Amino acid sequence: MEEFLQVSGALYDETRVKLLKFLLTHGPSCVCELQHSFGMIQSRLSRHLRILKDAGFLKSEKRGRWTYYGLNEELDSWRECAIEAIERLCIDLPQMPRRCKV
Amino acid sequence: MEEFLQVSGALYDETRVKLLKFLLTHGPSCVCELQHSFGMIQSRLSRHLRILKDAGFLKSEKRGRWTYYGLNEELDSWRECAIEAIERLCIDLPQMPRRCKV
DNA sequence: TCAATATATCAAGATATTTTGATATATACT
DNA sequence: AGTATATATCAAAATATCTTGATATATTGA
Repeated sequence: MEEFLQVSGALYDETRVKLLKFLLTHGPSCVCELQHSFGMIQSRLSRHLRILKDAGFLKSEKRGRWTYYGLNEELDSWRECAIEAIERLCIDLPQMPRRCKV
Repeated sequence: MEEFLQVSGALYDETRVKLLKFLLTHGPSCVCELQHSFGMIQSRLSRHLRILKDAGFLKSEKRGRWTYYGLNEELDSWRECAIEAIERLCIDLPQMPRRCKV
């Protein structure tokens, strides 16, 4: 039950659904790319990414000073269905990710 | 997007997940049966049933002074997956529904 | 018609979640 | 070492949701 609610809760936020859609569309991105694309302050973004990761939707990889977040490939059927439903949503995504300062 | 969030939100509550599981297991029930089974005050129950109905999971039918709530048969794949995930959950359900006063 | 039961809805208080701003840590470049 | 960038986390304010108790409406039977 706890896990089910964690998954539902992760999906019950427009920002997080948009983040999933973005990562689904553009592939793994580092936090600062997302920050620029979404025009969102860093702490807010970081928090939402953690919630999505904790709920099993994302995995993260640290490379140098960047952390890349991308869709977790191994999703169970409930999470997989959610992702498919998000794929079907027609929503405006922010522009393509911009580069961070070197 | 709005609809997606409505579905996610409906699923993001332990009481509502238990209600879905109960109705899934025992079939359609009237509000006062659920009220007795769950030992929940009526206004609270009524509210959760409305949220589940508005999100498309339940349908209701009024018969005399009773309103019966039951699983909506026509679910899209996203809602259907959610129901299947709830079917898989191992949770303690309240006892069988009791009769209401005639 | 009156009383009792079933249900829905509202307002207010209790809880939970989100956002923001501040701070902390790590990496990389000079 | 010193500075700047990238990221995470915390506390407090802002916002949303849930619970409760009160009230309203409808149905049934005396």
